[in-house]
Amino acid sequence: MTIDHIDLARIDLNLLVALDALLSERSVTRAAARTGVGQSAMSSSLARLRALFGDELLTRAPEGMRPTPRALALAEPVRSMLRQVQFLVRRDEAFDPRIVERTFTISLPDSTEVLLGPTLLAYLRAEAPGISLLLRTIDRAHILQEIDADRVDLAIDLSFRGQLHHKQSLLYRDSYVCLFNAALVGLTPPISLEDYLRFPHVLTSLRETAHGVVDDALAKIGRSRTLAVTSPRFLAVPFLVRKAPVLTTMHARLAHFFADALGLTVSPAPVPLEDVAMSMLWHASYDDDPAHRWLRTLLRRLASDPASGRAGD
DNA sequence: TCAGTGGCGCTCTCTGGAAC
DNA sequence: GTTCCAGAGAGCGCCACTGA
Repeated sequence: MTIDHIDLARIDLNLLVALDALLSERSVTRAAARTGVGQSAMSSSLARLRALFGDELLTRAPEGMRPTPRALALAEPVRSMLRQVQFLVRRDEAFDPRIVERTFTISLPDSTEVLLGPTLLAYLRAEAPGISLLLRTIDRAHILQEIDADRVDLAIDLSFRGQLHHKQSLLYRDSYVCLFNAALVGLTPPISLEDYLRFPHVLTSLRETAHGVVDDALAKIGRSRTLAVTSPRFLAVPFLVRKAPVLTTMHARLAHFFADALGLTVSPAPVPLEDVAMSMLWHASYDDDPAHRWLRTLLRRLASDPASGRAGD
């Protein structure tokens, strides 16, 4: 596609900055404050945007300024374009984690926080002291919204169904194992399927249903298990297992971590289960941001070899 | 309360001429 | 051909105000 320079020169690209602020704030006054101009200037920008796009873009409504379908359709392309412009002009600013001061917001489950957090923190304190982390656990239903709104830099979860402008990559793959207190259940690894089903289980589920991958696998062979507790928090599970004659099935890395810390026993799961794949998801336009590239590479390296931690593309 | 409008002033850009 | 300068005009932002 060729660029019509004469036509583009007629367009004040600052108007797109104003449009982005208006769509983010849904208020002329707040959009003006956000971009550092007066309310009337923002109102004037909105009027020019309306003329430019031939659409009202935002209309007054009881709850504030309501975007039109045309404005909603413009929101993501405009945001993406502004990000690219920003990254383009910053391209020469080399990202040096040793001196930069920045906070990365990452959404991740508590299990990944336990596995990667200590090594990541130790690495940052030693190699990138100006970088801090804001770790959040976001409801899966809202992760894409949070990424698109720039409220998180990166999301980590089991699997994502993003949109075209989202990118993802595998962080690590892990198998499932069984974890229990040998002194309470009287079992030694490897345990049989009959032993596995003889005791009630603790299920970790981020969904609201008391049904997991183990239940699916058992159903395929015509068996089922008894659930004693279903919890959305991985961190609570080993403490439940330590105090009661119950079993739980979790990621191998996590199980070995808890077994070492709390004196529990790990056994291969006597149920055929597919490996778990933990992925990272981010906004496609982050591709050009050296800081985000650095963070992704660091996380991949820490996940593949927790003893290392040397990052860089 | 907040979006929109009018008047005004300032800044920026364009244009033409002069100098090199 | 390029650079510099000055004048003119356009456009933008601010203040004050209106109206929903």
